[in-house]
Amino acid sequence: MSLSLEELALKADVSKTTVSLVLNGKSSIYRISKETENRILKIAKEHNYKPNSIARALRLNKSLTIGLIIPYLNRHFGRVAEVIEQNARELGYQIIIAVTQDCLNTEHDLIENLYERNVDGLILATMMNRDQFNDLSSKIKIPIVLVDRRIDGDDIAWVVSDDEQGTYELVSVMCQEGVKDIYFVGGIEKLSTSIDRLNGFKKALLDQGVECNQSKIQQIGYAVADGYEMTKNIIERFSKTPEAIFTSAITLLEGLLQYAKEHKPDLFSHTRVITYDDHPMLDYLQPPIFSVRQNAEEIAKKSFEIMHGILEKNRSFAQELIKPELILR
Amino acid sequence: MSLSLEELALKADVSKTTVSLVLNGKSSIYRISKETENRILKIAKEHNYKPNSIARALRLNKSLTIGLIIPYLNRHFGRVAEVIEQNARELGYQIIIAVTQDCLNTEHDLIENLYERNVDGLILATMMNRDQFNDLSSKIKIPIVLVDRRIDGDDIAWVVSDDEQGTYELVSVMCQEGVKDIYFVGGIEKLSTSIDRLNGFKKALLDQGVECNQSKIQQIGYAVADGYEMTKNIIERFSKTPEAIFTSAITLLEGLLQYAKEHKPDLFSHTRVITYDDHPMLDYLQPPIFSVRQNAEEIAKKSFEIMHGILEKNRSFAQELIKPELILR
DNA sequence: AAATAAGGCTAAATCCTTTTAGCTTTTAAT
DNA sequence: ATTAAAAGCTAAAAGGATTTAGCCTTATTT
Repeated sequence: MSLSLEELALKADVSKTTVSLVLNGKSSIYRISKETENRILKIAKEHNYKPNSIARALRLNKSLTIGLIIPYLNRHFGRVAEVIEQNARELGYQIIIAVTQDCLNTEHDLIENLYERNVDGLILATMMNRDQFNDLSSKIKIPIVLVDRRIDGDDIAWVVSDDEQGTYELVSVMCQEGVKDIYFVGGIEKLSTSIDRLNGFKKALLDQGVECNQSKIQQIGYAVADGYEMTKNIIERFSKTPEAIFTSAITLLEGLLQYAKEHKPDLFSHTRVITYDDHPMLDYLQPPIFSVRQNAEEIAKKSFEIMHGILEKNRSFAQELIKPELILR
Repeated sequence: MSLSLEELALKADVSKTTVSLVLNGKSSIYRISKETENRILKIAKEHNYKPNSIARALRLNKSLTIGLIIPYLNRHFGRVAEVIEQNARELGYQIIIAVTQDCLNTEHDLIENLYERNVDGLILATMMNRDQFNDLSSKIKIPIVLVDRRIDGDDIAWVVSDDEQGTYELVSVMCQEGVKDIYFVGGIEKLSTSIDRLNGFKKALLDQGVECNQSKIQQIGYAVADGYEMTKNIIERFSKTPEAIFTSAITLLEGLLQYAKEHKPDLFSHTRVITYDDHPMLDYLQPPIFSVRQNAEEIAKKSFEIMHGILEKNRSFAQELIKPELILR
């Protein structure tokens, strides 16, 4: 590693205090002469001095490190992570990533782990409910910004896609095309993504005067296998082929496609399929699948922005609903 | 944060040295009595003591942190990162992630940055050539494991997919089906992925007695737009529609699909398309696209294993070629 | 001429752990 | 009754930065 403050001090023939003050831009406050200042700056530059970040973190109790805890590094979260990392880097922060695989216990372990490892803040796609979150907040004294999944609460910072609105708009389009018999293939019931998407779904039906039957709503989970299962249920339980199916995540669409390929190759000739989440490959599928594209970049940008505001600008929490985009093919 | 060693020592009525020794399992070496040991362990447990990782890192000059530098957090690298993180976590390491966007300068900056931030090792999907890598190695005194892209050299640790073999097998299958006129849509020319895939391509043609014309080989880059461009060139430059096109990455396939959709909707009726990299959505495309699936999990596992071996087991570098899987649809 | 102010810098404490060298007391050996 | 060995523990240094309180010298004021 590079030189230490002490070694620089030796070369500049001053104390390490002086070197530190100069390098931290406090020369004038501490009346270090211009001459001494320049000498130190020159020597520091010559030796490409970089303060030891660990020693700094210990002294300042600030590691310039943010923990990012997400369920998977899939397309969506991968993009979110990528953009958070870029934004963070520009402001001198590092991102430590950890994946929960949508397991609540793992999530708890990871939070504790990262907290103990002295991250300055946590950006979190959580599975916790409000009580669990409050419990956590009381133990953990660093800022937390929820991403992608929100928890209601006046003092909780979050950035999520406007799931309700996105779903509302997409489902409305279907209804306006005359569809009256539409199924909801949902994810993990208690998550805000599920709740909001389902609300958007119901609201669209209501506003379009389409009856909403509870039996047409299923929520097992967000895995591909769950999508397969729910599609199977829909196809096998009901004698009538559905007019439309809404999958509330791209993984669930994958499950649907898999089921269709294996057991119902003619699904698309009777049934319209629409989905939350977009994917470029959808452009090349027949027939066209309408989708809602989440703005991962904006979600990422805002969530780090809020974190940074809290950490360095004394801002308090904030909440952001990011507008998704309808993709009609 | 939790208690410090000193506070524990106070409660246990011993010195912090004793507490540290006990908690680090050195009681017997330093003849701490069973009684004292148990008392300390009990108190530590009651207060859920966790050593301050920053102080530890400073003292031991070991941060238990690995830097992972990759071009993007796309499907492939996302999965690699995810599995590396899980493996690392089990052994007490954290992963700091950074993305280069396939920019060499960014890569250099990131390496320097992470090095200064005291990571214990670097796992790197590099754009460097051998000279650049050697330069780097001489400056940086932590282990480096290359992932996904290798650099030849007897003392360089890497884990990559067997790009040559995978391509060879896939292209051979095409030839065995009678295809004689096949185009290579390649990526960044100097990367090992490109070199190895192109070698596999050429070798397959040679072994199958198919003429390999240099004009059928293009290498612009790995972006979707590059795939679009190369497809355009192939379609527009040659009067005869190609019998087959091999895209050497999924992004390039996307570019091809996009071009076809916009300008050549009947492409698939004349032309077979095969690709390096697999994607589940390919199962649902018509016609079937054969592919080579990289074993991201194994790549990830091995690369961390090698890193860990170097860091903790005094092992030296190692090189691993991971077998990919042919997916014939 | 004495008191005060300004200029220029630094010693030492602090953050928390780990580890080396060694101190004190008790027990065993000669 | 010495000496040597064993048992049980600890003071202090080290790792590298930041920051507080303050020292010494020179210049200015009264």
